[in-house]
Amino acid sequence: MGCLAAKLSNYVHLTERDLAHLALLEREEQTFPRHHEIVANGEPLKNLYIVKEGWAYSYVDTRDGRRQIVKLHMPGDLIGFESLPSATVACSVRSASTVVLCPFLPEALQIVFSKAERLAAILFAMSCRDQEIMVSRLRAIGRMDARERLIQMLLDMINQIRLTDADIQWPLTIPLSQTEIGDYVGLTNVHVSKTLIRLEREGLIARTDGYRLEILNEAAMERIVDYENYHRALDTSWFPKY
Amino acid sequence: MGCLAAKLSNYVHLTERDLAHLALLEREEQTFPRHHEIVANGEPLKNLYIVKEGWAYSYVDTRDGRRQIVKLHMPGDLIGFESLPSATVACSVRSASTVVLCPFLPEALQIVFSKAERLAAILFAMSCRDQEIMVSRLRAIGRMDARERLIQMLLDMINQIRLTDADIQWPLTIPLSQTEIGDYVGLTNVHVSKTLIRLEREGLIARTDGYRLEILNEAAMERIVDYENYHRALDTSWFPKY
DNA sequence: CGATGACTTGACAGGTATCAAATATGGTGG
DNA sequence: CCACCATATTTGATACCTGTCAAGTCATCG
Repeated sequence: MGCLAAKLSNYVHLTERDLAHLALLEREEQTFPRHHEIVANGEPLKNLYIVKEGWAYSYVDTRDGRRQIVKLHMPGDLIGFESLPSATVACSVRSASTVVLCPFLPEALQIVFSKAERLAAILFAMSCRDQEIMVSRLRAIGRMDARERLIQMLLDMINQIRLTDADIQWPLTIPLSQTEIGDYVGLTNVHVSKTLIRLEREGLIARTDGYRLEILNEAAMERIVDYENYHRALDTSWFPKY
Repeated sequence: MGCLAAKLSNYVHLTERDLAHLALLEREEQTFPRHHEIVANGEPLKNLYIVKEGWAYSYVDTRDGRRQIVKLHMPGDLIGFESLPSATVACSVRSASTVVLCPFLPEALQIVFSKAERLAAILFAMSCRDQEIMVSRLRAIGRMDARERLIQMLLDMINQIRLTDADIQWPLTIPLSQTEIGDYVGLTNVHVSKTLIRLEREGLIARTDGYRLEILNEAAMERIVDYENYHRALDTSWFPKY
């Protein structure tokens, strides 16, 4: 079973026919080294991707060199939907660690939508969930201070990890520099450093040798930002039946 | 033809059968007065809506009373997709002016996805475009200062209007208070006031009697924020054919 | 072991929030 | 149609948060 099929079968049962259709669409998986520019903003959209292993992220730049990271991509995540409406890459994609991606063609969607309605419904639902997550990010960046933004980010990150890795081994190694964390939450690397130290002093998190991190008081952190976890199963009640 | 059918037929040709399916799903249109709470965050998702007339917006609150407006809704816009994955309302909806909304049931999607693939593809594409727009909002709120954020918002607003009203009559009446504008771009009403005055002094905009506004130098404003207009036609090349 | 990049620390500047008061606007009832 | 009230906007003083800059520390890697 290919990557895409494996991902979608988490949500609904796939028939033989579904699988056959999907098999036609997937292309050879690709491995990229750490900090590699996988897709660049503005070029024509050639591939969509599913993450098989490792972390990547989508980001956009401003003309004067500032950068905003939009989404983190972890195993099972789909990359590039926001580029479909204009057929042009809307977000650049970069690997945070070594990543393995499975590319598939946008034309794949034509077959999915005409031949495999349940799969189409899943894709739609996933796109809607991405919106839901972006709403909570907008709330964080627009209306929270540095400490709250970082707490929100950490909670989101571990819940995104839990989607494929139900019980996390602490401490966790996070393949993001503080500059990248800052680009994600809209802060400078300097302020990220100071704020993480503050969270550590508050006893909310602990850090060991560089990148390894542990969430010490998840419940308290959830209370501080009034956290809602959107990284969970999809409601499938409105999906078409076979 | 109902609201939903009219909206979707802007993108692809609808067959008789498509129209018949859609007709079953739509419910009686509803009118709401200005500043009316149409849907409240957290309740079970009962209806999705299409805007027929007027403006509304979706927003979320933080526990301590701060508010973030997520999207503006204008005629033709769909409301509530981000609530589908959890079957719970993710964003509250409030009218900015008197609005007329056409509600339809989430279960409508079941029929759309199983019987009308092209319509499903449009909905998916629209959801992806919403993501694209949210990306640019994230960029604005995360990485731009007050002046740039307001410029970006004004440009987005007029391009969203142009979707249904190709040549705008200046000056334009905008049914949003400065507090609401601030909630949209992540600033206080006070700072919005000061920044709008600054834009006026710079000759980028003009304001007359209260809410009426005119964009004086759109090209310059686009250059300042490196603007990209995502409020335009959808790429339909990957849509299923009949 | 030196070089490189990431993180930390501190001083300072600048932008935005907060608070309060004054002014303008729009709606309502008499 | 006017007077009044509630609401929105403007203005100014001040405080706070975050950015900027620069230097220093630390870890990693060749």
